[in-house]
Amino acid sequence: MSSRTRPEGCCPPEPVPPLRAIERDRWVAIFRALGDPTRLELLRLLGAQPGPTCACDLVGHFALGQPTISHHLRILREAGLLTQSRVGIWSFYACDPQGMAQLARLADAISTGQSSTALAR
Amino acid sequence: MSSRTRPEGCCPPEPVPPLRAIERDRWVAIFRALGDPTRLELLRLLGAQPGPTCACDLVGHFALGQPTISHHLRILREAGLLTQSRVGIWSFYACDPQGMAQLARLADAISTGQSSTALAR
DNA sequence: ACAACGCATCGAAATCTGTCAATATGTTCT
DNA sequence: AGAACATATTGACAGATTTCGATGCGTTGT
Repeated sequence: MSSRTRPEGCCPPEPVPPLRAIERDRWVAIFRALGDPTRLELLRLLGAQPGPTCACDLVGHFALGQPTISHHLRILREAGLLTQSRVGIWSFYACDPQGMAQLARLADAISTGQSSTALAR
Repeated sequence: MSSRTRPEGCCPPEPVPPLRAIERDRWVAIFRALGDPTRLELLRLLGAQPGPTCACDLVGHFALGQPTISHHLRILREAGLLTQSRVGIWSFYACDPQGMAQLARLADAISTGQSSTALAR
């Protein structure tokens, strides 16, 4: 708050209902997962595939070690953006339609200024 | 790549056109800006306002120091999500409609798996 | 002119993140 | 059973991020 007399037309902000910590953390996890060039590229790559993709093929697309890619895949999965399925030795990853839908709704609510009321789920 | 014989139905991934570094960094900056609880709350708060809001009112909504809020506002502004206008002593912040639109397009392209082709801008 | 004020910047401390090498886990082939 | 393999996990380290107190800068009021 300021103690000076405010400029004309200056009004205190509209109150905003608090966001539950669980929801907030979920949102933050989604955006943080996207806020890394390697993970964004992983999602871009997986989004262009018709089906699940083998982790070994993903590693080849980056100048990073296998454990690092595995680490990024884990973060994307834990954020709900990827699904994982295992077949024998191999691990297959694909975009999670539910997570993708949530991302779209999230971004839409924020961009339209309705993030305070919408998305109560 | 793997040297073993792949499981049946396993095909190499579709190639994806490379993303220019400038674009990629812009995307990452947007998502990283959103990947922090304080900044998400700032954007939620500003999105609910009918007009620009004084920074002094924003500081009061958080249990953080004034320099810290200023820091977060800077990151949001540099990501293109906020606009800043100054009136005398005061600094007013508001959501940037362009940045919001870009966020919506971005999330939509990713969620629909078209992030590799769309958004060439 | 001078003090008071709002905001931004700087420097430092604590914590978090991305990355790798090494190792563990579980599977398949011989 | 044992070797080879794909992936996940662990431990460690450099660099980035978040936060604060202190300070600087520009404006307003006396």
